Amino acid sequence: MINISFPDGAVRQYENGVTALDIAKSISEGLARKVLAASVNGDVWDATRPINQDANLKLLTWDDTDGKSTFWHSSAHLMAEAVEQKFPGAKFWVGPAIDKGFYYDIDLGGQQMTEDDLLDLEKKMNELARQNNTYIRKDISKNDAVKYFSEKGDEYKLDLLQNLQDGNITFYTQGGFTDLCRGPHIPNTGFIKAIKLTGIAGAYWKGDEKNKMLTRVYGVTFPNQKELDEYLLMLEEAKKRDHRKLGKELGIYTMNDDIGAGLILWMPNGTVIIEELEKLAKETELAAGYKRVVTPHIAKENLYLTSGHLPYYADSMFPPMEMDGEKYYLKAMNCPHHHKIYDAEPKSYRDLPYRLAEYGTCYRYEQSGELFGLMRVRCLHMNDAHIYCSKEQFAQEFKAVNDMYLKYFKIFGIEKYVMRLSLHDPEKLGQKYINEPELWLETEQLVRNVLIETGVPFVEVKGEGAFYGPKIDVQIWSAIGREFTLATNQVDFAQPRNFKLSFTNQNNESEIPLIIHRAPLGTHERFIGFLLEHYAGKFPVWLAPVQVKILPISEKFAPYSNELRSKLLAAGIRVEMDERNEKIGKKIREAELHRVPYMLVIGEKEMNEGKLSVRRQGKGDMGVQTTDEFINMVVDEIAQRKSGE
RNA sequence: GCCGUUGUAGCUCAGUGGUAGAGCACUUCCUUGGUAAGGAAGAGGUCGUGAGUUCAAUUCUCAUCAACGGCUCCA
Repeated sequence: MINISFPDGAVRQYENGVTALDIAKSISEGLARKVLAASVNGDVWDATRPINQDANLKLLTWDDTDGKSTFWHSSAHLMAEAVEQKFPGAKFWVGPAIDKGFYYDIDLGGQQMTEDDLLDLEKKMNELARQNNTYIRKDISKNDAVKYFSEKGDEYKLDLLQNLQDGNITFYTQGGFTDLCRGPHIPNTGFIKAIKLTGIAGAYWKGDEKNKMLTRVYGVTFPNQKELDEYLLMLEEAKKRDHRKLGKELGIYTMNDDIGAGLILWMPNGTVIIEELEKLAKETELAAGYKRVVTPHIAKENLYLTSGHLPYYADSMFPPMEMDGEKYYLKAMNCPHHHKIYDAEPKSYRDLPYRLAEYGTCYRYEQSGELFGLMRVRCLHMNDAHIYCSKEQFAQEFKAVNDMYLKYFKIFGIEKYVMRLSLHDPEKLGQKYINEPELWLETEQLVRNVLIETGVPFVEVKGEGAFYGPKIDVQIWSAIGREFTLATNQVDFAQPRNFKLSFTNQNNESEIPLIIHRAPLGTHERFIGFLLEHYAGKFPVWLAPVQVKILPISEKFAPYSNELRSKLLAAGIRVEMDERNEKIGKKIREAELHRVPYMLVIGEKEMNEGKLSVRRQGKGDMGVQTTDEFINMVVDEIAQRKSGE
């Protein structure tokens, strides 16, 4: 007999070799029908795998993350079985569970799979699932495994086997499909009730663009149809919040083939938002001791040789223009220009921290396949600033920048983000990162300390640093789930040396400053793209392109409405009037769809009483106010940058 | 850049080897209407661009550009 301990602390005795599924059955049949896998002493196991010693056991169901990923991983095997039937000779690389679903990377050996095949594959998967085939685990020696895949001619699994230890290798078989796999898997395919293959894409083998491109099929499955339907509905809803859709509907921005890919044309409504953001940034930076500068969009080659951009990031820059035998580049970053401003006059320790801010325009040659609405573009406007400070001042300055982030996030109600400490990858020193191993470690520790002091939760990720130093990135997710860096706060120990920047310290010695690059509001492009999705187009009043729309019931009230408009304009409110010969219901509908925060319905009653009827977007009729009451309310809401909720 | 899909009116989309349609938007007229679509008429497209096949191409082929879903990349 062995002792099984449950999460609630209970300990029960079972026969040696009992399975998690047996245990579930001993508790209740209902539970047994839900068990997908089990956590045994912290490892996730098949629910059907015998337990031969005392163990802490947690039964895993659909409600557990590990239960879900087991379910999805097993679904990937089911899909592979269907693919193998439809595309004989297909070879399989890896098929993991992902955040929402699973994929499998497949070499179809010259056969072509199109989106039309997905329905077919789904049908096959459903048939196979209904056969209730069990997932059978089998230990196998490395020799036998190699033999099996050699005969199959599957170089991908052979490649995987190379890195596996003999005695540690398992095969899983369900129905007619056998795969090299460490598991675990759900008991049988019958658990998979609802299947949707969501996409087909190319994916480089081992993620390396020099390798062959495999076919990746994405899918998601559920234990019942209802959850699949809900998931699909959620995707539909997310698409409605997509900034590309809202940006068009609300007249925020447009793009044009004659201008170029990734080059944004900001329309009047979008420009209003830009200007409000800049106003906020300028106020905030002025108060925090920043000085504003303006620099050109281009510079000569030598500048970027000095900065290190050309050696490390030439691929991401537009190719140079030749003028009078000189090469000029569009700037990909503002920093080198700012360094030259720093260096234009000698600096003493009394000048530090020296903070230069600019909403700088940068051009980056992003690969065509990477462009994405406002989130990834080739011309961007950065909320940029560079802080030149001494080593002693660094921690305080870096923390002040972090505090500025948090202040902004509060204004915008940004709560769903992850702070990421982005470090260098020692293996890529000299290629992707400047070759200063000790400086890297030293500054990374400085940044880590600041984060710990601030008390903001963060994750550390190797290989995400800038080429000149470590950084803190704020990661957010777009409506359709893609991850982006919204804001960034970086340390730079390379460029001060490259540019021979210096200041005279208290001892009359020349010292090299540290530089902090920071962009708490990221770029206009990405930030406004984010805000569109964050607010689902319903901007708070201070950001709304049109803050108030006057809706006269009929033409008879145009003169009074015009008077009103003048008063609101004089109060600095962005107001428009819908003078069309339409019914009030239609005017309201359109103002609602354009997410205008306040609608003023003006008719006989309002004109006679000298008042106005207020309607709040999304909330409906708010009743009658005097003009002064309304103006004061709106002006106050704007001044305080209220979130509107 | 790579794999795949798509490109028809301002928007959303239908359609065809014999030079195109719907709804909404737009314009005009009627209506002057009280909190999410009043009615009628009209205007609007060389079917992304270029080349090829054909008597004939928006439709078939190729190239190119762009967008979309991924991969790679992301200072």
